[in-house]
Amino acid sequence: MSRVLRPETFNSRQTVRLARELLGKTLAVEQENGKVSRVRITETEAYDGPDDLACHASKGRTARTEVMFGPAGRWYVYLIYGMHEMLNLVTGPQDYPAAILIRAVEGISGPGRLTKRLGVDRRFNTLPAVPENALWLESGPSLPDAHVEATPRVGVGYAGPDWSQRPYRFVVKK
DNA sequence: GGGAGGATGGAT
DNA sequence: TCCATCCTCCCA
Repeated sequence: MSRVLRPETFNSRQTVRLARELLGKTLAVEQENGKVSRVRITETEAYDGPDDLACHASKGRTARTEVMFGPAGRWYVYLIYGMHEMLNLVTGPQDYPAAILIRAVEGISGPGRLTKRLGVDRRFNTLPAVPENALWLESGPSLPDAHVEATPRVGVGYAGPDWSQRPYRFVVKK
């Protein structure tokens, strides 16, 4: 039986490390009918702080990014390209804006597809990741480095050569 | 109030 | 390579 990962698990300032460690953990969703779906996280990206030009919060504190400045372990869900909901977990201490984008889980490739398949949308935005909110995380095996690939993040070329090239994306090797 | 552009994905 | 589709944010 998996243990629930409490929100405070993610208040470390080392968001990049947390993104790496989230691989292999379980994302759990309770559907409307009470059934719980559990999927293994296979791809993540770190968005780390006010200096990270790919991080939404680097453009300042706004209504949308406010949640990233709050306590760790809350969901940041936003709409991109007018149609895809992106699921992120807020990390870091209070007032340090950072988050981890959950890009894929086992059997579902792509951040837009996974939210659609699991029924995750902006209703979850700002909610703490706990079972009472029907969307939470559970522990799983730690993956050895040999099973993990680090690459630059997807679709953030606008962030400039430094930030767009950093190996902040983590993928479980097949 | 207007307009540009986006942490995607599916079709062409 | 194109583009659907709409929210966010900046500018006026």
